[in-house]
Amino acid sequence: MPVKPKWERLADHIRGQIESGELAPGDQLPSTVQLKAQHGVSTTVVRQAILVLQTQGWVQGVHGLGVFVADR
Amino acid sequence: MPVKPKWERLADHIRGQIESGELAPGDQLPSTVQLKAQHGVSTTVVRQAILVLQTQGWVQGVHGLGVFVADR
Amino acid sequence: MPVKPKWERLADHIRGQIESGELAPGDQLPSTVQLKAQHGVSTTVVRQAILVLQTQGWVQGVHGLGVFVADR
Amino acid sequence: MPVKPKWERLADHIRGQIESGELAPGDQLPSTVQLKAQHGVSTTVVRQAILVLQTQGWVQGVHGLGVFVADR
DNA sequence: GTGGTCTAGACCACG
DNA sequence: GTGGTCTAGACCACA
Repeated sequence: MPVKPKWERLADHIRGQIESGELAPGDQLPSTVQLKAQHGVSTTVVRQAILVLQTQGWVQGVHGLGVFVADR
Repeated sequence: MPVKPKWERLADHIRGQIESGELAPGDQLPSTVQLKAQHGVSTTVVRQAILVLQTQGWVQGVHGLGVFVADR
Repeated sequence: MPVKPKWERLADHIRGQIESGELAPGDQLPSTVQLKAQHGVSTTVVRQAILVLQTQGWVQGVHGLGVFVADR
Repeated sequence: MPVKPKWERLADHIRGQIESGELAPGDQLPSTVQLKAQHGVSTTVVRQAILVLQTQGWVQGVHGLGVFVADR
């Protein structure tokens, strides 16, 4: 029985936080290290989740600073 | 008529803040850039003031972080 | 698709200015602060770019004075 | 009295380990995280040390794997 | 007021 | 979980 990959569930989780307003445009997401610890996943899972959210325009990564919720 | 050099007056000023408790042990001093602006002096003056306070044991510079009031 | 690092692009830019004669031997490069502002990058990127140009012999940094185009 | 920069002392240390045979060609160096912890320095210092050793041909970094002592 | 060193900690690319 | 890039901003050494 197929299960959603971990990165997809993590992406869904963060997307939900944005849609609910828990994370507002301009807010900084927890760092990748924090997300790893909070969700008990690996770097790759976090990166993949962030990546899809970036390509979908939900968040934007700024090198050396962090990942931020995009203005829409 | 001889006047105290600027760096000595600045050092006196900071030492006074420490002695009065305005700056407590472990507190971070304003950055060199801030001290320059606040007192209208050059880099050299600030550095010289910090230098004498360091050699006298009042403060301690930590590379990349800042200058801190020493424990006594 | 591979992207060149910022420091490499900056180094290429400066090297190009030297090869084109826009910057002649003995000329002073813009200061690190100016380069940061002009290219919208951080200290590290500028330093890294200057560093490789120094090791390749294109420029020479003189402490307290500036960075200069080397004689070749 | 001139003090060597931290990155240079670290580079010297590693180069010494290679010359003494403590680190043989093909051996993997400690990870950057370990080097940071072992020597109590920041990322920049470790990277700078590795960088010069790479440019001098002592070691070779392989992305995603580690840094290895080069064959000579 | 310049170049040089350094910290803390972030994201990015790769295996 | 590694190496590599990057930010912001600090002190240090020199002229």
